[in-house]
Amino acid sequence: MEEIASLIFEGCKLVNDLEKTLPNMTREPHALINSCDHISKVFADVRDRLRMAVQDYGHHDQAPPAMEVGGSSSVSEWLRSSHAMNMVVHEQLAQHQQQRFDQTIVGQELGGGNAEAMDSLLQRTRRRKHEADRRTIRVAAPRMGNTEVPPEDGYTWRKYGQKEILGSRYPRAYYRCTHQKLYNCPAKKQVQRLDNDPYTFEVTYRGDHTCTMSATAPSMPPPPPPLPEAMTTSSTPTYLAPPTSQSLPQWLSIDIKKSVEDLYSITHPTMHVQPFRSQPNANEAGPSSPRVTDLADTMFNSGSSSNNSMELIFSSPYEEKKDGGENTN
DNA sequence: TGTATTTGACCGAG
DNA sequence: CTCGGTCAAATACA
Repeated sequence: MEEIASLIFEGCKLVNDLEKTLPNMTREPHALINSCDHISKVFADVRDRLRMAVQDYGHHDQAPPAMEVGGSSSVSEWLRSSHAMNMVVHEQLAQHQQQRFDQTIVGQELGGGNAEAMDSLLQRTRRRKHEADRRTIRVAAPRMGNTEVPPEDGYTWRKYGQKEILGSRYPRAYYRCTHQKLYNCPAKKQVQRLDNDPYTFEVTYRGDHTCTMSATAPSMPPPPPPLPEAMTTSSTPTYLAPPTSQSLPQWLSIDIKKSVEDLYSITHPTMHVQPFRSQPNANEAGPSSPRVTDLADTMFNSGSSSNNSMELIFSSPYEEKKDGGENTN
């Protein structure tokens, strides 16, 4: 297990290095390719070792019932149990993005220059109460087929409104949990395409699903969606960086020490890990959390589906960008 | 016929 | 007064 942990650290370090040298490497595509190859090999190695470890664990006497031994969902379950990891992600990204927001993001959104508009936008973002319980993530829209559908996140939602938002090209859609009445579930989400990247949805979650607290609740998330759409995951009370390559390191710079500690629990059945859905503190394991696990699924399952998963993660939203023709009503 | 979506009207925080 | 968020009637769909 120590080997896996150190491999993960190594991979993250490589990514960090790449992140730092990326501006210079654009002139050296071959070095970039080599670097990417190296990183993907390291993580592929991690994946293989992890699978073996999980299989070993599956042969122990007391596998958790929900754990699918040897399958991709094992890793998923493990990561979902890594409550601490989600908390770390939330904390770090919230800080990171909050810093960025006031300084740069608004200017970029407005194309820069318009100080008045910037002020008014800032005012508006400060406006509403209960901003603290909002969690914003960005997910990639499907690039083939129906790109209009909002990203699947494992919950069932009912649309109850759509609104044109000042300064945004695309309308914002409002959803609430399908089981709002049945389970008095207060969970809501807002979905909006990014102005400068129609292939990316910004999804803001508000409230927590109470309908998942019961084992019989109908909105227990189905298995992960067929197309991994995770791009970035974050928690922020206000806004996120535009989908430039700069947003990538936000999740790469995760402090994984705690999650590596959790990793040991796989081989230590006495340290029984809680399925993340049953965490009593639903605030921290909110609906944005599954994105972390989906991202990890994507990374760790890259072997079986050729090379597309790293590609999905690293692909620039501006690639093969074409006018989606999204009408704004 | 039941359920989901659309959309104009309304509410209320700021 | 503005504008984001929600309501609810009308409409679409299975």
